[in-house]
Amino acid sequence: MIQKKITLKHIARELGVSISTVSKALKNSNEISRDTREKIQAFARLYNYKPNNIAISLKNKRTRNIGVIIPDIVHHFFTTVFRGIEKYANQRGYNVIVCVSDESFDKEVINMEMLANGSIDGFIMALSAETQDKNDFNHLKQVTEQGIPLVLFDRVTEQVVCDKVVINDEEAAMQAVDLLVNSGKERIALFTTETYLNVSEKRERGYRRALEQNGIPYDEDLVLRLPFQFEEEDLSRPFFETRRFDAVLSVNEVFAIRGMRLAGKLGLRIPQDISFIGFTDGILSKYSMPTLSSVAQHGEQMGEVAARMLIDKVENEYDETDPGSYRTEVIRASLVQREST
Amino acid sequence: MIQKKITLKHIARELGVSISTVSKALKNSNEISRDTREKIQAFARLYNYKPNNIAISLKNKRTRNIGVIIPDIVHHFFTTVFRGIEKYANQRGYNVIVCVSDESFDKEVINMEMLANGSIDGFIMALSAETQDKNDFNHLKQVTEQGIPLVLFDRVTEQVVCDKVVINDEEAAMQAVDLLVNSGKERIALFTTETYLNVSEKRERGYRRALEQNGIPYDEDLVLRLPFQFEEEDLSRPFFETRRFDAVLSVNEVFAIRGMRLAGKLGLRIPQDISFIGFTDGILSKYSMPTLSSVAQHGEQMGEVAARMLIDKVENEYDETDPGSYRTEVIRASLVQREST
DNA sequence: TTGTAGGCGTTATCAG
DNA sequence: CTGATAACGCCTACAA
Repeated sequence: MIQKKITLKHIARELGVSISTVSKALKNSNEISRDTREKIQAFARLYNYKPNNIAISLKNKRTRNIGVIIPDIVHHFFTTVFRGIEKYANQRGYNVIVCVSDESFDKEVINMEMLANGSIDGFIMALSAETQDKNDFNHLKQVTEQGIPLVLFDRVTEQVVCDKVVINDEEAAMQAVDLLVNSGKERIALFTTETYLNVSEKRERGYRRALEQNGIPYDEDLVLRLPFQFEEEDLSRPFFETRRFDAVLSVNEVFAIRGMRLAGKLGLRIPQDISFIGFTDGILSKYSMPTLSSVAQHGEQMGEVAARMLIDKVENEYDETDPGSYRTEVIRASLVQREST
Repeated sequence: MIQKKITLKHIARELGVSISTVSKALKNSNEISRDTREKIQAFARLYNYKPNNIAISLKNKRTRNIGVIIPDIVHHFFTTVFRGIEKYANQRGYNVIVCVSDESFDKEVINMEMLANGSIDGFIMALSAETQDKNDFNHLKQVTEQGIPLVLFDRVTEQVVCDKVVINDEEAAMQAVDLLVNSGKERIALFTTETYLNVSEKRERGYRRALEQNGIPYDEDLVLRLPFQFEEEDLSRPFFETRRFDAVLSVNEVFAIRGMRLAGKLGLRIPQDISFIGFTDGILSKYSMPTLSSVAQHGEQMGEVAARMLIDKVENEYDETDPGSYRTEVIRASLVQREST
């Protein structure tokens, strides 16, 4: 027994009234007599009438959809942010369309274009690695020029004028280094990404500033730059074998975990011989052996803030051309101490 | 300089032709003279005309959107499946709208209803724990009765007639137990979920069958049922202290990892004194110390298959009332051996 | 070769 | 109180 969706027109025909009468009756307009209203409402309930979202979107030029574009979905931090976005958006009656850029510039562009043609009311996104590398943000500018609100989070750029949500990466890195120094460490290595990411850069800057403030000379030899996905530990092994260091600050979680594994194999005790602090307080930090001290980025909060900023823009008038309309919210990271320090 | 979206109407007005002429010209219809065609196309390119998705959706009664409803997004397995869905769907020109049920029946219902009103062409979903517990699937039935295609994956139910994608959980559990037995283990514990999940049940069944086949008596005392999110290890500690066992099969990854931690603290050597196998070959399995042998569920493949089944249904006619129209695809799990066995 | 008209489902305005 | 009409943006069968 297939029961296809029913429309205003069907109801009107069945009840021998006009479409507009049905429409008003269902909105409980008191333009319509109590009698017909009740009759129509009863009928609608019976046949489980629900207005068609697409038609309403077309009429209102508002979809109540938010487009989210992230570099990767199998990624603890991004999904955490996503959860924040989704929860908040749902509360305000919005749905979320996700596209994954896969760290690729082209996919980012394609996805944005697909969604920008009416499918969504605004974008929330984190830039792909390739986009940051190329330093090409025309697709973002096009979107904002069309009057579509955009909120960047985490992986942001100064070259696009829009709302942004970031964490205080630099300070957080400084705190982490301070902690290591205070626990008596003197030769602190940095594990960072090979490709340019604004967050890596900010964390590195914090690392250097903290060293300086603590009177420790910066040593390029103690910085290890790794590719995103490396399968073999061989890449970092030479580093361990040729450098002398007693602590590691890592700009992400995985590099730190791999480092700890290798340190373990090399017979180093954590944290006595070497301690570790990672960024992104994800699952691995909690469950690793030993557990990893980590800079919590409060992704869910970040997502919530981003969604709030976006929906506020979507629902309210603002002067798109005035830079004063846009803000950058800074989420304060916090250091979670665990066994690795 | 704000450049709002342009429509057929604008082009028509500017060029002094009719809307349908523009429409045809942009489709390169040779109903239209080469001259006007080129003029119109040039103009459209100049102003970056892109057809409005919403209008097309309304016209075609097809949105090219897929609704995905999953219990949780910060969850390695689900995101892996999601990645498979998203990749495949994108290839075929579909976008993905995600809603998270948060393991709640009500949210699942609300989300489905929101999306079912025209926003999507079909659903892919994994049932929330609460839904499986309540055993109430009316919202799913309603959707299928409206002729909206539905594909269930992983967390499925026999009570809804639709396409499904599952893994051979029972066999996989048996293989895992066999492996443990073959490596000389004799007292094999099972860590499973407290709440009912079809997958947990299937894995438990496999566990029992394998024991039987290996001539090992089933011992209810060796089954530990844990709540979903438990923060304290205290919950499993008594189990470790009062039971004697030399291996653990866990229906998920986290329970296994926590078990390994505790075993480590209690001075047990892994795998000599006690070995572990988990389900869901996620990040934790790869990065834990020791690494965890695990049943890989091939989530990405699962997502791809689900998306293929769904889109095929969306794009092709089929007899909704004929049970023969629906299939259940079984993905074969595989056992990844690591250090914990 | 171009244009008109009707429709997708809804809402808002205006007439009756 | 009720209904006709136009509009959102697009497409297409059918005139002209």
